[in-house]
Amino acid sequence: MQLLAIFHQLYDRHGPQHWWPAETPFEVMVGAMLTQNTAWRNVEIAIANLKAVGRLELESILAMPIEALAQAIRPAGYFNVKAKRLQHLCQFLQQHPELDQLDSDQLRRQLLSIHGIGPETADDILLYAFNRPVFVIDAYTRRLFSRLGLVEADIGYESMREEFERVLDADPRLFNEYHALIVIHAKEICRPRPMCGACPLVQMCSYAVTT
DNA sequence: ACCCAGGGTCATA
DNA sequence: TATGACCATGGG
Repeated sequence: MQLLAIFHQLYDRHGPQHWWPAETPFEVMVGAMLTQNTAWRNVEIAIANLKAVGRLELESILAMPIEALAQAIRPAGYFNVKAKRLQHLCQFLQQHPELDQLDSDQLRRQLLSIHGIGPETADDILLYAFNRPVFVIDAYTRRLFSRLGLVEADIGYESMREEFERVLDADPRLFNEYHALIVIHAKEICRPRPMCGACPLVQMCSYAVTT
């Protein structure tokens, strides 16, 4: 797999993405939960609401009544579920200071033990809040690389992550930029359905590759 | 009226 | 282990 060559193609096409779009590591974690199966545009509204209502901090989210929290994040969808998940996350963070002392594997296990945090959200947090060299796999990543014929369409999360981390240098800056580029590229070009005919990266957006 | 979006949990077989 | 139901808003 020529993963590094693909990275450079994406970088040349789209440029640096400066992820994660957040002011603090805590905001990264909140955004990672809110964006579960949800358009980022809607998450931005929810985060703006949180900042307007009570400041985006652990204590104020815990102090907020669950109903008020749910109303604030309403635009992000699944608001009842996500309100509970946010408070679970905050309780965990409050009870486990010094998380940054753990190595990446231990930290990953801790994050996965939190109700509402699955593999992708955990890896978002590891990479973008804790700056750990963890490659985030998501639907975009699977779609792009399966369409390129480099992985099976139904490849599991862990096996795909391990493959990427085995081939690439464990560089958090690389992983940060790579995942962001995959997301941007998939939104603009590697769509669920075919789009226009003229695309600078013919191979990377061809719909015919998979179907 | 569909389909999609920077997923995860839970019940069932 | 592997599906399916469920959660819910907003834009194309």
